[in-house]
Amino acid sequence: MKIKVALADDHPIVREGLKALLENESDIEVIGEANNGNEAVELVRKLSPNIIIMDISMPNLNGMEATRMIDNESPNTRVIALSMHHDKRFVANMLESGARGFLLKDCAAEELVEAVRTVMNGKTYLSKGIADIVVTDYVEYLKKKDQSVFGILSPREREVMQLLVEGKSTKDIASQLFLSVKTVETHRQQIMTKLGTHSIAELTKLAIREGLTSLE
Amino acid sequence: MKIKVALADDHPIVREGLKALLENESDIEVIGEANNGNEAVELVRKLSPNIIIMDISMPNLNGMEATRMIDNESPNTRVIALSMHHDKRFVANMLESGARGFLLKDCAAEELVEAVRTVMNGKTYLSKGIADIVVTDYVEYLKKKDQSVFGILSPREREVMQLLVEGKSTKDIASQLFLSVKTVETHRQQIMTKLGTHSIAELTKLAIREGLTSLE
DNA sequence: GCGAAAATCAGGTTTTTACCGATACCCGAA
DNA sequence: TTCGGGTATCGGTAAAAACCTGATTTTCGC
Repeated sequence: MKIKVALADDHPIVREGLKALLENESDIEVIGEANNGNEAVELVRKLSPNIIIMDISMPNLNGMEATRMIDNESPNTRVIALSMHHDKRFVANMLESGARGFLLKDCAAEELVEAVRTVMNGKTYLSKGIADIVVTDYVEYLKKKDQSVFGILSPREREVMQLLVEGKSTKDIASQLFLSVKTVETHRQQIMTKLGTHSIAELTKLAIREGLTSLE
Repeated sequence: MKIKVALADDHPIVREGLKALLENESDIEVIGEANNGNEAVELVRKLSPNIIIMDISMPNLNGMEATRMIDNESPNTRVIALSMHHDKRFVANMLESGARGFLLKDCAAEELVEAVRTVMNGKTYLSKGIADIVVTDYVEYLKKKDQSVFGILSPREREVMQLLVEGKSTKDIASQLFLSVKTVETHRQQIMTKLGTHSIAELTKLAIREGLTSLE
């Protein structure tokens, strides 16, 4: 029985690369790919992979939220986070969201396979250089986590913020989330208040700093 | 005689993925890898590959500069640009720098191989969706010789844009520049039109990419 | 000097935002 | 169990901003 792996990354070529690397291994098969967080959640529901490798920053629904959802509703699928940055906030958030592994895109490719097998065995895999961060900083970080956007904002607010900083209008967001424009406005005001920002420009920069969105 | 290919990308795992994909092909071999622009130039000097696949954004020396240097000093090596963005400015810059191909990371993986063979044969390869941009926009674009926002926008527009992406409101900007709100509005519309953006969030990201503003 | 682009602003309309309030839900503490 | 707080949802209204059109003056290259 091969290990069933799914991939979630918004860059097809990255996915293909990962797929190529994984399928060199006789005990691993890639059974599905997702382009964004929403697709990832969908994919897991349908295919129940053993492992999903999840990029942190994706459009639509980011990796952290997707991980949270998957961890809640699909206990048989384990998430390995894939990140460009070794920023401790990412590590903390992904682990808190339920990720069982954390890989840096910087890392050697063999680590990928090792991570899949380790997590499959029920253990946690951390990329080289990540372990340090966790042991030294994680506990302390959790205490202050409420200073971070991710702690301050509610899930719904994070969702709205994600779309806001992707350039969507209030109306767009409302229809995408099946909400009234008013509700989205309220969320936005709440977000602005909580984060102390007063413009979309500031909000966007903050989101970029926090890794919530990319520069596209 | 195999096609000798070198890879330049600052993410080892991306390189490994590309390598895996390329080495599936019997007529292609990957003879070297570089982590940044400087290494890429060095690598080309030493190994004289037929093709180098070059990520646009790399630390140390970016892909455009590296391409320019390689194109100047190593006529036997041809550059294929690899970009996450299909922004026409990137395309224009890379082609002007001497790239013979332009690949989107978004694109299908087979395109990679196709691009290598095409460029090896002395032709130019453009990723799907890039060709359109080039034929429709490039000529007109070159006339304006505006390689960046700094060229496209008038001085006053740049000034307004700067303040916009710093989070200032239209009214703030008007009073700071001793202008009517109406004037500022006009400038902003002009900016949006010229840059093809439709939201402050997009504008902000663009400004960050162009170095017009910092993340604070 | 001519013409094009830049810079400035107005009027009128439509859209969006800000600010206020309201309801309902859930959850944890008293 | 009640109560409060946070969350999520939406409405009304007045103000602000955006949008469209058009117009004037200045500037500047050819």
